Order: sequence, then C-alpha cells, then structure tokens
Amino acid sequence: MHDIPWPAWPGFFVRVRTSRLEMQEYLEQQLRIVLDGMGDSPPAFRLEFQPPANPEHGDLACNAALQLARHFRRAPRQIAEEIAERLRALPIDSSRIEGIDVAGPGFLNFRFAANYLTSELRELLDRSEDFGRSNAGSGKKALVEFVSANPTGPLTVGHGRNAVLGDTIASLLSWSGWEVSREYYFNDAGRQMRILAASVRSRYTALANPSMGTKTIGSGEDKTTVPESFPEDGYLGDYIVEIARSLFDEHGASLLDADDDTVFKTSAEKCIFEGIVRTLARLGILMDTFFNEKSLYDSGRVWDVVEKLREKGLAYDHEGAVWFKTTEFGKDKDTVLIKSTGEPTYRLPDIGYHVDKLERGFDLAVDIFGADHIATFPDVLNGVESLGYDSDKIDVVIYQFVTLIRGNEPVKMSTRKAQYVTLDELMDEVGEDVTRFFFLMRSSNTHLEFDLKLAREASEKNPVFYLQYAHARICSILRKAEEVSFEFDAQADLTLLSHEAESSLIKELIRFPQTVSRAAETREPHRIANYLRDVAVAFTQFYGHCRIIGESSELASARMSLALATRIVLKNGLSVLGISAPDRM
RNA sequence: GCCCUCGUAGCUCAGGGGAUAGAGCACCGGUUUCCUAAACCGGGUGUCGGAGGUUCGAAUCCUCCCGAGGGCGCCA
Repeated sequence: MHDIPWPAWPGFFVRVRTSRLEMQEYLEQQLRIVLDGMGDSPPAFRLEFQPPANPEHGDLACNAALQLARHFRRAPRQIAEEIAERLRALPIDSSRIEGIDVAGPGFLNFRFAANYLTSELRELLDRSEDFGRSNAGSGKKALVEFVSANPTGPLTVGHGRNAVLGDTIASLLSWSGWEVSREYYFNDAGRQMRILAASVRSRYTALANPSMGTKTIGSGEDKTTVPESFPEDGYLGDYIVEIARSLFDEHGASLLDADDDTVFKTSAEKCIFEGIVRTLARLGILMDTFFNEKSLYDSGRVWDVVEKLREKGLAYDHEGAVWFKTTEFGKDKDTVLIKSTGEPTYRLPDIGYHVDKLERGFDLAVDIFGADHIATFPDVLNGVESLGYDSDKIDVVIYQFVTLIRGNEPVKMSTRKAQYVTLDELMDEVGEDVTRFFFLMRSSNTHLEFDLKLAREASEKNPVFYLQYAHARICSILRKAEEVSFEFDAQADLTLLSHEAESSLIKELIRFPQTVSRAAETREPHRIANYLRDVAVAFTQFYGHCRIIGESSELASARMSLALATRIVLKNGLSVLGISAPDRM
C-alpha cells in the first residue's frame, strides 16, 4: 500500500476519486492513531469494517469498541463515544467523511461525503462495459472443466445445472482478469460405450431384418419390448432408434455382417456429440477444448502415475489388482486403481488428467461435480498432491442434484432407461434465458427443485423477466429521449441526485465490482443473480419516484446518467450470467 | 455402521459472528391524463430443526441428537 497524502484543505479536491477501499484505509489510519492514544490494544486485535445493513446507519461501520470492551473493562458504548470524540478532534477530512455516529450496542458509523457516491458513479459511467472487471487474476490461467458427460445420450436437466454453473464460473473468473479455458472431458471407450454400440446395432438389425424376434424386458411399468438381440442394460432412448435408422438409410442392410460394433459406436458417438454441442451452443456455451480420456493412455501419463505412486509406496499389488493406499489419507479402505482384468478404474485416469491440467500450466483448475462425486475427488487430490503437484490449485464445486417434478411426482432420471427430460426440451418449454437463470439463482449447494409445470406457467413472472424488463425500460426511455430531441449533457452535475431513491440506487450500482469479485472468489454465481434483482428493485423505485424527461435540463441529464449507469450494470451483470439484455419486451 | 451436504415465513430460497433475520411466489386491497401495469404502493407471518457450549454478541462457530438427500464397488 502506498501512502496517499490526504489534502488538508477540504473542498479543493472535490474531483478526487475515492474508492470504498481507499476510504476504509483512510479510516483505518485515523482509527489507529486514536486507539494508540487510548492505550494498548490486545495483540490479536484487528480493525473490522462492514457496510451496515440499514442505510440509516451510514455507509461503513466499525465494531472496534465492541471488540475492545472486555480488554478495556469498559462499556462498549462508552468506548465508542470516546473514539468518536477523539476522531472528530483529529480532524477528519470532511471532503471524505461527513459524519461519525455511535449507535446500537457501540458501533461507530461513518457517513461518506456526497462526493464519494458521485465520484464512484462517474467512474462507473467512464468504465462502462468494463465496469465490474478487475485484475485479481491477471496474468494467471484458469481451466474450468464441466459437463464432461460421456457421449451416451442427450444432455438432461441434470447436466444443465452443471453446464450453466461451469460456464458462468468461467465467465466470472474471466471478469476477474483470469485467462480462462473451458474444457469438456470425456471417455469414449469402456463398458458404457460398448453397451451403447450394441444397443444401436440391435435396433439396426431389427430394421434391416424385420423378421427378427422380440423380447420383453423390465417389469411393471418399466416393461418394454425390444429386439431379440438387445443387450442387457441396453440404452432405450428414441435417439438410439434414430441413429440406427439413419445408418440403415445410408447403408441398407450391408452392415448386418459387420465384424464388430465399431461402425455403430462411431456413428452413435458422432451423432450424440453433435447433439450435445448443439444443445450447449443453444445455452450460449462454447467449449475451448474437448479432452479425450484416451489421450492419457496414448501419452503414457496413466502408467506414469501408477509407477510414481509405486515408488512412493502408495500403490501396491494385491489379488491381481493394483491398489491405491487411500488409508494413508484417512480413508477406511484402500482403493483399486487397476482391476485384475488389467482395466484401470476411472480414478486412475482422473489423477492423470488432473496432473495433466497442472502440467499444462494452469494456476487454477476448477471442476464442476455432482454431489455423487463428493466422496471420490479427495482421492484424486491426494493422488495429485503425492505426485508432487500443488493440489490447492484444484478447486471442486459440488452441486446438489436437480429434482425434477412433473405434476406432483418426482421423475426418476436414468439415461439408459430413457426416463429423463432433455435440456433441449426444457429450453423449448421455458426458453434459454429462464433455463440459465433458474440454474443460477440458487446456491449450487442446495437441492434444486424444478417443477416443469411451474416453470412453464411462471415464465411470465419469472425473476429473469423482471431484470430484463428493467433493462428494456431504460432503453425505452432512451428511445423516448430521442423522439423528443432530449439534450443530454454527459457531464451533468451528479450531486443533483439527492433523492433517496437516487442515492440508494447509486449505492446499489457501485456494489457491482465487489459483488463480481466475491462471486468469482467463492465460485458462487447466485450472488450475481440476487444482486441484479436488488439493482432492478432499486431502479424500479427510482423510476417510480423520479421522472427524467421533462425535468429541468440539468437534473434531467443527471438522472439520465443514472439510468445509463443502471443499464450498464444490468447489461454487464446479465452478460456475466449469459442471459440476454433485450432492448424492448 | 462410517463420511459429505442440507434443515430459515404457507411454498421456493437469500443471509454464514454483529444493530429490528430478508426476498420472490402465494393471499388481500389500492395505483395508468405520466419515459413500458411483464410495473408500483400498502397489508404479516418466523421456537432460524432440537439441546448444550464458545463469545461482549450465534441463524452464522464447536459438540451431540433428530429429520431429508447423497456417497461408502475390481461401476463412472
């Protein structure tokens, strides 16, 4: 922190811009001087500031007196009074701090000079589309890995939460200055893909050879008729039949004698992946890289991991399998890395994959996982760490599952059984913006109850429309201004914005940068959603109380500036969330 | 049995050491000669799951209990 020489002549530097942080630093300096004069503070004592919940309590509060009550063996209010008294005697720079009050149990409440708000607002307007961006992560690279569904079927509502969370966290990091890559990890080998291929082949065979018999599988309501050759645990979705049909259209019956399932696997994978990419694009999601698990075997990375773990005594042979000593890290059991069949479990490539991420030079690797992975990712972190990498660079965001409700019944989701609602169907019903917002408006940590019927019915009252409406309204004001040849003075005196609705809107708007930073640090996009609602509320109140067009020209221009500032914040905020900001609705 | 997450208004959820715990939905009433009524204004609810503990101060931190969901595979 460099020292800023504070002007001793209030009034001369009215144009000086003071950020909240500078304000806090300034107060901290002054408070230190005062407290030093009041005797020794306890060693662990640290000054804490917080914005009061109630605007009547000023702009910034300090709880020093409460913390020091025990140490000084005096009533907190009394201490606060003394601090306030001594602060006023300093003297405090009145171009920054307008008032110091003692309130409640002993809080020191500071009121900023009006100049503070207007200078912040001016900065907002100047920075415009960059307002909210920061450089916390500048010069650093982050990788956000998400979706990562294997190509066995269309994306479902459950994947939707993952996709939107990952994309938005990537966006938040990017707003915080990180150089961000979005990556999709997949495995197109293994058991599930074999079953997929066999399922397609069976459907194809039935088409090419209609005389083939059928069988009935499942029981009760799940009872279905499938071709005789249909594999056990085969995929029942309609898309399988469609893939089979397009193969039949293209090749006729010539594939009946195919030596293996390769052609079925390849075309199914291609078709399903195309669908996934299309669905993601619809949500506005564009991956930078697709990472095939296979490459970890091709490069030998996987075997390298096993070898190194053996060297460290953390991997050993037992009953034909290779085990990972997870008991070393406090687990009850060790874990199999390579089955006795020679096939690795998913944990091994996972460790290799994360090593690969760090080897690629990422300073941060964020994973978006469903709650079912909550117990397994520590193995990966421990593996990475014991290979000599810094696992602190890996950050896992866990989201709770989406409970889909149709009518009053929770729908059981299973890709294989074809009991699911696809992400595309969801977007068809409620739209892309609502879909994104719905997944983002709640903490990823809580279960998301998604009632399809309600989502459809509520679409008109959905909170996302409220935000967009506020934005559209501002655009409408601008159109009106154009119509009446409104003369806008971009340098209007912003201190004219003294109405309560105006200052609370300004206070709301200038919180945007810290809200974005905080959301990025905690990987919590819902903070933005909640914040934007507060902005929209504050704007709508301003709109209700203060007219723009028709007021005296200077006030009208000042208010127009405020409306423009609101539009900037709404637009930037919605853009962080990947939601459109329509000009009219 | 062990581990993880959650339990806040009728419902869905914010808040995660500080002042009187907040929104939206739902419910009732009012508002349009006025820049979009997809809006605004007014009306009221809480043993913050329970019990202890730490603290000047707990919805928030710790312990235990109860309840919901998830995980504990040579499945991913």
